[in-house]
Amino acid sequence: MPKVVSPALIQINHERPFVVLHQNLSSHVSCGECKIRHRAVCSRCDTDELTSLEAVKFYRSFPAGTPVVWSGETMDFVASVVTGIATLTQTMEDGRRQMVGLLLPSDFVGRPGRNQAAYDVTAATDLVMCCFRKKPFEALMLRTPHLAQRLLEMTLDELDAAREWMLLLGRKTAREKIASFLCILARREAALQPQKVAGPMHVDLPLTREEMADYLGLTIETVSRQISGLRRDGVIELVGKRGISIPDFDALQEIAGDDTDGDVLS
Amino acid sequence: MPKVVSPALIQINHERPFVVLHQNLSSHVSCGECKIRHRAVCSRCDTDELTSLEAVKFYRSFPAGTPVVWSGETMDFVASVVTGIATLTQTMEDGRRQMVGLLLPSDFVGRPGRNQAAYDVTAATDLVMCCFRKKPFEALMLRTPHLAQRLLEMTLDELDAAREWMLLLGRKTAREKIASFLCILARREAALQPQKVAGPMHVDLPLTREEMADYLGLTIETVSRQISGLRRDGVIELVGKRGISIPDFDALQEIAGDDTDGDVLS
DNA sequence: GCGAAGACTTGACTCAGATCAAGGCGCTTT
DNA sequence: AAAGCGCCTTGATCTGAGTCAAGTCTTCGC
Repeated sequence: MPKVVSPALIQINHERPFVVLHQNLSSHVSCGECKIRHRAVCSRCDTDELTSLEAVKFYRSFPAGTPVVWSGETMDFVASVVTGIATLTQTMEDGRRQMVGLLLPSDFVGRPGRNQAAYDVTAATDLVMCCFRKKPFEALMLRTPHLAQRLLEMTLDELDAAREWMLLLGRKTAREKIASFLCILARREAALQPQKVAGPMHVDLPLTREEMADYLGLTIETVSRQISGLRRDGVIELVGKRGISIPDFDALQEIAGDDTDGDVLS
Repeated sequence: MPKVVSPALIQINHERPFVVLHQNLSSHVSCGECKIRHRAVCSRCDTDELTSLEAVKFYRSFPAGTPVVWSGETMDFVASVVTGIATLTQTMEDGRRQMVGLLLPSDFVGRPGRNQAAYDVTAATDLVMCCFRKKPFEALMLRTPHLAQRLLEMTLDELDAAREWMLLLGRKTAREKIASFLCILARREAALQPQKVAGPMHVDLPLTREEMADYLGLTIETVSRQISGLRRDGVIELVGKRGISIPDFDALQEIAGDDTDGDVLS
């Protein structure tokens, strides 16, 4: 269930996706204090460059479940996810859907030099994005190698992630898919609180079963059954519907079938 | 459980890549006359920048079937494919394989800022690559925005292709997968000889059935059966083992299940 | 010319995951 | 309190693609 939504977010317009502009936020949050400052596209920028960015930036919030853009729609901004999670999905005419990206805080949305969105972008949780008007952002990219360099790095990382995902989609069993997904979430959780090394790990699923199914190339029933299966085998424990605790991470990783050849570091 | 490859096949990993250096070629082919000049990483470079690149470049040839690098190996160069086709594949411990990239002339291999290869790179056909020593190339990237810009653009294209492929791997049927693959090859073929618009198209399969299977997330038997099925239904005709002609491209595209909403241009 | 090996095809059978169907649980609404 | 709705689970059945097992056709070395 969506967490408490601030009153500003609740107003609804029936025609357009309900988008609320946060002019206030935009003037309040300076890039220097931004929580994603050191990981986002802007991470390499110096103070001058930030100032230029700040001139073309604005914030937008989307309640959980809301569309950000539809595939094919013109998109006059690019953006960084500040808080929350967004999904990229592709849909076939007959309705089959495949998620092709999961955007976490600091991840980048949109492609400089392209006017139409290539995928459906949806807020999986309540979402705040730091948007840059597209035209000026593109101009800035040309003048600011730091921006382009960082974007290249992030894009290469995404490409690696996409290729990892191709292995999962093409060759892994349903059980391995679920285990892989949980491993990824757990690793991310662990990265945020690095002091904790041993003991059971805990993960909060940010996606519904249906979204997980779309991500993993499965049906919702199979996702449900495999999660039940892992629980029955003692590999995971359910904490409510959306919480999962992992007593033995190595066991889970083993099931995921990941090449673990000493990638302890990195 | 998924099929396991015999130890004998995995053993091959221990041999060294069979690499032939073409010092002669390297001095003969000047960037100005290079056939991939206008599409590769270097396409935006001016004459001065080309000269710097030329100083750190060398050619390598690989016969069909030869490894270029193994995943995890240190890789002290990055490269563009000049002629031929290379594949990027990931392999699980038990031998399951998934192709994650198909590199055609002008495509780029290797990641600046990374020392180990992330995937197995293999020459699918006889292959010539234009290699750049990694260290100096990286240095050049910092000084030469044109290089970084083009690489970003190419990486974004690859990311799009990877995401398209995720839809295929996660949601398409075997028949759709084969049809999609043929469509992609046919479109590429068509792009090379743009004058020809109507009439049956012809495609030469650059991959073995096994490589196609690895690409499509199928088994070799299923690939074979689906190709036979398409032939039986008159959608394609076989010309020898590796040649395919397509009397009605739209019909094939229909079977591929691609969203065709007027992407005639683009 | 002949055997062997590699690439491909085809058939019979199996099974993992999809599909169809029926609930359960925790809410919000009335 | 009841009814309705999302979201999730579980069971029964079906099926598309995998697996196993023969083949054929070509090429290549001797």
